[in-house]
Amino acid sequence: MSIEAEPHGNGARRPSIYDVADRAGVSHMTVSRVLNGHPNIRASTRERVMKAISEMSYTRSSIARALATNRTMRIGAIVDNPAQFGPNSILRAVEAAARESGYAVSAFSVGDGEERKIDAGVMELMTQGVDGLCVIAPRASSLDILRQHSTGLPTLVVKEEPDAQMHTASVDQRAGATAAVRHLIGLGHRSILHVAGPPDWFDAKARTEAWRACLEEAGLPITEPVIGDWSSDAGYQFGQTLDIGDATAVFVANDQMALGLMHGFAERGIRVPDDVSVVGFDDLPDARHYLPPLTTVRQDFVRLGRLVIGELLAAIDGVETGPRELISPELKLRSSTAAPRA
Amino acid sequence: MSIEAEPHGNGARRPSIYDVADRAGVSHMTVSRVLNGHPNIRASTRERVMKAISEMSYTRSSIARALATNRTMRIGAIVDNPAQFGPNSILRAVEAAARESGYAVSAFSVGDGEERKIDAGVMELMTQGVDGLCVIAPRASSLDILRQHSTGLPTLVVKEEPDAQMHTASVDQRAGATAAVRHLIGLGHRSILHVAGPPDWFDAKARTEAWRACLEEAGLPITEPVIGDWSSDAGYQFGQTLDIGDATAVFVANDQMALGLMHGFAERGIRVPDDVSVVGFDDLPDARHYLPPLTTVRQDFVRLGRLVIGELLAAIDGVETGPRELISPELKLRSSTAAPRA
DNA sequence: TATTGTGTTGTTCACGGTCACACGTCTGAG
DNA sequence: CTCAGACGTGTGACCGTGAACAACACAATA
Repeated sequence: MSIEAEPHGNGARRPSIYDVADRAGVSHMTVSRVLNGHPNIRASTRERVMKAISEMSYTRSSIARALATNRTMRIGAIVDNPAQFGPNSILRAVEAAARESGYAVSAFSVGDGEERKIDAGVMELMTQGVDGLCVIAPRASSLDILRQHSTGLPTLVVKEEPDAQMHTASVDQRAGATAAVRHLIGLGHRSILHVAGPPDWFDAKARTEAWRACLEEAGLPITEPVIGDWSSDAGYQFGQTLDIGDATAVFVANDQMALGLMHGFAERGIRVPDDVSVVGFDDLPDARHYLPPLTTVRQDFVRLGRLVIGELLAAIDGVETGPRELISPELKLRSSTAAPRA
Repeated sequence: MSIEAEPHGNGARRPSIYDVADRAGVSHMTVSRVLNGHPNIRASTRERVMKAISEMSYTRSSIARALATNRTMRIGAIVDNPAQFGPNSILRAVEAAARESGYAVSAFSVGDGEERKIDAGVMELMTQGVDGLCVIAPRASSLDILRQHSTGLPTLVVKEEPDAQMHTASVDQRAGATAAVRHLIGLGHRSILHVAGPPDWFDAKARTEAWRACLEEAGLPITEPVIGDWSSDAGYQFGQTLDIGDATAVFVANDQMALGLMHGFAERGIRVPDDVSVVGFDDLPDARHYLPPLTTVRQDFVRLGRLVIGELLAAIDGVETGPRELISPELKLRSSTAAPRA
């Protein structure tokens, strides 16, 4: 079953530029020029061609176009863990921004612990002939694998620190984590634990480092963070077992782990925020309805997507861009944080 | 910046099949035959060609291939609301299943209230020359727009009911909703409310109808369901305002709304499951850590993805498939449901 | 009037594969 | 010994587009 074509019958293939040319009584080149908005076309000719195009509901083949121009107008995205909110949101934003610029996106998903598949991803995207490569939410190990490849393609990685070999763009993770921890300090907390993401992930590392820096700056004690895998399951386990000591607050590397943590706390009778304040990171759409609603850090993925595409297309076209820009996240205050009890 | 190529220098373009042929001292056709696993090639020749291929790290251009064969090995996916867990999960599964079969996926995202963009999506995917079309998580209105188009492409829609014009595949929504409601009835609940999804969505409609049918079958009273937009915000609002009456249970059309509902209930002092039992739908990875952990219906998206691709590729190749198969969901029992108080 | 542009259109070829067909070599059967 | 058929390989056309160049008409200029 398929939605049947009316304009150009059934078994008939899509009309080509030559079919349009015949119908309009011109050469295929004239049609091509009309399609590409070439200036020197007589108005009457252009009109005839346009008429033929719409009558035959012709669309030009981006395949043939890509072959002729050596440009596919497609960028490849390698996405780590696209089931997660962050990576998925970035991918969507990148896709939207790319479309605005006339580019399509081919996504290649890599699951947890499948770093090796990055090889396959790069190969496939190259075979597809993408014009550029965008790597979303990577870990150091993924990037190492990527570096071993020689693609010759303009490549952008979504990470905070500049890189010698590739372009980068990112939300300012450190600023976000700093805002979160300073908020806790400002409330009067003096012992602030940290549930970290896998240190192999750039974002996790940045958040952890910022947490540490804030505590140092404030002269507060630093306890070794526990390390989770971003999942609410991991957070739950910590919530059940974590030795709180005299701590009155926890900065968690993402919302999902914060949710699990609060679940574990609840089972132990630890109340949030009465006994312990909790801050997350990501601002999942659901975070405001957790019990209690979660204080967290929101990232503007739409802007990030635009930034990524802007940089990448500039690289593809060999254009210089302005100074590097990091996108500022925003702290969302909700009721999972409060001043510690006296 | 880009990852630099070592094998074939810098400004040099990718090697073509002719370059490989020269290096191996054969004609381009022989190389093509080796690539395609043609049987009648002398072993020694094949080896020479393979050597040349790996030395030049040649990959064949799927662009040129598509032009010559009139097959892109790419299927287009139009995804409604890909930020949501369900649609996103299906897309990922479809992508993975497609890759297993040698196909790539081009996704076109349509946001909430952007049904009109489906036009643009179909056009773009057709221009890209996809071999088939897959529509994920659609609403009736989206489908109407789609029907007006005449693509001539094999098309599959992820929805439960068979369709005259298009192929379909789906999880058995009715079975899932039925399992959920029967579970509540089995616990002894006699008045079961329903928070529905937008009735324009096929899945929402099916869940609502199954809920109604179960109640009718059991001879229980049916209250008009309230209708949300899938978001936890909507659920929250219902939780704050919903007139419970003598109801002791709520069947919610998805987990996010269930989360919001429980949040609203909590603010009103309505306890789950003591005062009211709540069942969701989707089994988000986080649902087991909601407070209380949510009883919900899990869908096997990986299997769905395989089914979708299996059907779609069969349609592309003009092959008949076996009888229609719906994927059975699974009820996950957690602590948001309990017997009503006596 | 001859010349030089300038605007408009057409012709040819390249892009990197696949397909249909032709051709030579070798083997085995009549 | 000859000829058919299988095997292995090469030649040329074609897919739909764009780039480079040619060609032609007509206006402006020397």
